Amino acid sequence: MLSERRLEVLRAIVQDYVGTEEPVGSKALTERHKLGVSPATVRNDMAVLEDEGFIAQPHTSAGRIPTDKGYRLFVDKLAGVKPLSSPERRAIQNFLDGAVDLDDVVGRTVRLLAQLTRQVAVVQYPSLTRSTVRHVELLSLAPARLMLVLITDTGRVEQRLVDCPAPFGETSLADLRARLNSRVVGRRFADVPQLVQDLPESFESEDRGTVSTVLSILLECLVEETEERLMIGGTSNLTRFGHDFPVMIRPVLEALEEQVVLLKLLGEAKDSGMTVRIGHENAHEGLNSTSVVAVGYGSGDEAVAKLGVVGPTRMDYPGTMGAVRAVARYVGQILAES
Amino acid sequence: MLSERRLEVLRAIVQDYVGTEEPVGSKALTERHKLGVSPATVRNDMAVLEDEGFIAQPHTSAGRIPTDKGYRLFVDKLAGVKPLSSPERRAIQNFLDGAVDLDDVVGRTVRLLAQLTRQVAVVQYPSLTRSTVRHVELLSLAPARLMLVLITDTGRVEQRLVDCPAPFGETSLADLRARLNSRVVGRRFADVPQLVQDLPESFESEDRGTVSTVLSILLECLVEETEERLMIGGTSNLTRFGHDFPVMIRPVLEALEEQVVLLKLLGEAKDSGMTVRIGHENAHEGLNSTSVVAVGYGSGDEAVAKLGVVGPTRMDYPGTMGAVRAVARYVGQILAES
DNA sequence: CCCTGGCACTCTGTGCGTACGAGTGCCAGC
DNA sequence: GCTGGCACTCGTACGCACAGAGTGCCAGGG
Repeated sequence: MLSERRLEVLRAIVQDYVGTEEPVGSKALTERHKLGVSPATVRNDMAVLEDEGFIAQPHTSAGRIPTDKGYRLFVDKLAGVKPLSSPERRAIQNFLDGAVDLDDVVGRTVRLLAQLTRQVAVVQYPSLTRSTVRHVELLSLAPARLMLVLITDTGRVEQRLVDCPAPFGETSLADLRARLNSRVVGRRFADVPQLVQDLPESFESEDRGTVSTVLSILLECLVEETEERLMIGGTSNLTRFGHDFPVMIRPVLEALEEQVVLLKLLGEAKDSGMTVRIGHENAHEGLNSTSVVAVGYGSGDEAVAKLGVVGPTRMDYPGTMGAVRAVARYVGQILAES
Repeated sequence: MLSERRLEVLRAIVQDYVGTEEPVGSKALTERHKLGVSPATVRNDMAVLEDEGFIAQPHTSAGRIPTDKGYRLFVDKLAGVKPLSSPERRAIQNFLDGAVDLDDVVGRTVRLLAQLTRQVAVVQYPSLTRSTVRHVELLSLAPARLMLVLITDTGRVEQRLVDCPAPFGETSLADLRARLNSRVVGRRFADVPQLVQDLPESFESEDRGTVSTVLSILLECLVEETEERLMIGGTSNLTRFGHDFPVMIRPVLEALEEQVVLLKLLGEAKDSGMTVRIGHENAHEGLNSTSVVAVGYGSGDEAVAKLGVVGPTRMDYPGTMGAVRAVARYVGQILAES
């Protein structure tokens, strides 16, 4: 176990390094923090911290920089979550309140997060797996062509064209629309398949083919939309990465382009509470020198999706965590209102 | 007017510089191209080209690199559009054919363009100004709450919640839905306002408020959706920019995040034919060291939107133009089919 | 037992002078 | 109008020395 003062030294190192972006030495530490001991003592403490793997030297006779393990300890034990100032809170609220639809909410959230944290922001669209059906609409475009529109309780709309095997009358259409809705409205996506399973049987034989087609497309639509989408922003903040960024930035940009990678990244985060993954804790190789701060958000107490930021391991954890948490909270409110 | 050989020298310089990314000297030129003259002669030609502003030296006694004006001449007079190989064509077709809806088409197009050109791809969603209404749907969610769904002929769907000033019966709803559709289906967005102008008058006075509300939200929706959206991809290709990229990449990333800037950029492109804007020809300052290759695409002969790529001025123009043109053509086909 | 001051050692970054090489510009000759 | 030759310019690479920052270790004191 590390003594109180050694932890204090680690905290000071992290804070200074995050601020200056340069390895921090014993002398500078004692000057900038009231540790109450001499540089020599700090040197001894640093030696111990290095043995334990919390800090490292880029090369002999340079200052120390925190390792991933050091940041981990810092986040877990040494740093709180820095709450936002009230002007900041007001700004968030004002900015988000202007949103007109779901796309807009997500878009604004991304920009907001990117601006507040000065890092790359990632916001997942509210998940449809936990969503329910608000309405299913069927429109006749041509005698044997329908349009299927699915509306979810999170305000998302999906549509598909349906080519019918046989012409489908307006009466049958109204009938199908009514029965379909009476069965699935308010239900969860996952429950829909069994709820509509026997629907074709109750139709005239000539319409059964079409009904089946419509249902299969509806189910396909549900499955496909369960694949979650997300929006990212603030990539220009990657240029803040540091001096050696040409080599760092490439894999990060590549990872950010792969929605799959990002979804997995957010998926790895805990469902409740804030998750911080530091450096090599991230499964994806290209993100080994970044940290991800993620948190779930939702309209009720249940998280329907996640959002977060990606930045250099050398980031202001308390501030970032504060911003992420606050934004998630407000977005939840906005979603609940609409 | 420049002699034939001088133009040939310029072409050789551009080609070599694009390939090697290094200033090219007279000796290297004669070795790599069959110009049929000695380095000394080339030097004289280069001096002329420099006087005319087509090439420049980064510093005395270095090779020459093309200026924006040089690239312009190259694109206008010296380079054709390099057609894609047939495997490439097949790959494009296969890749785009798998698309399921409009979002998917645009998404695939962006990825395709980015991959083919190894540059940043920008694809504008089909514009709604020239679009027509395919269907308007009204759904009753609660006694005084409706959902308005607008479907366009390009397959786009927009929805809005409507809070009614007074409860609105199912009969009135069906009535409004029918009348609305009979008036606007198949019409262009721009024509809709006058077509529905007198609609409230034909309703009972108790319903007029609601009808007006619905109409105003519909119009608002039309206007808002006329603001065009776009998708970008391949930002990791920015890392190919060159050695001095830390300073270059920042403003480009920033510009790419501003949809407004990009829309203006594409908007500046000619409506028909391919547009190439080189370096300082771009109005936006951050893009002064990039070139933009853009072209319109559409389901018919009329362009409904534009797509293109953004890359360093030092890019392979013939190849890039070929890829952009081919992709635009195929996307047009796909849109026409659906 | 822990802290402190001192000291030797090890790096890195920087400035400087030199040598080298690539490339140009110009000129005289064909 | 093209060519070969030659002097000149610069930017880059290299070697070297030096200052500065930082460490590790040790002996002494509370």
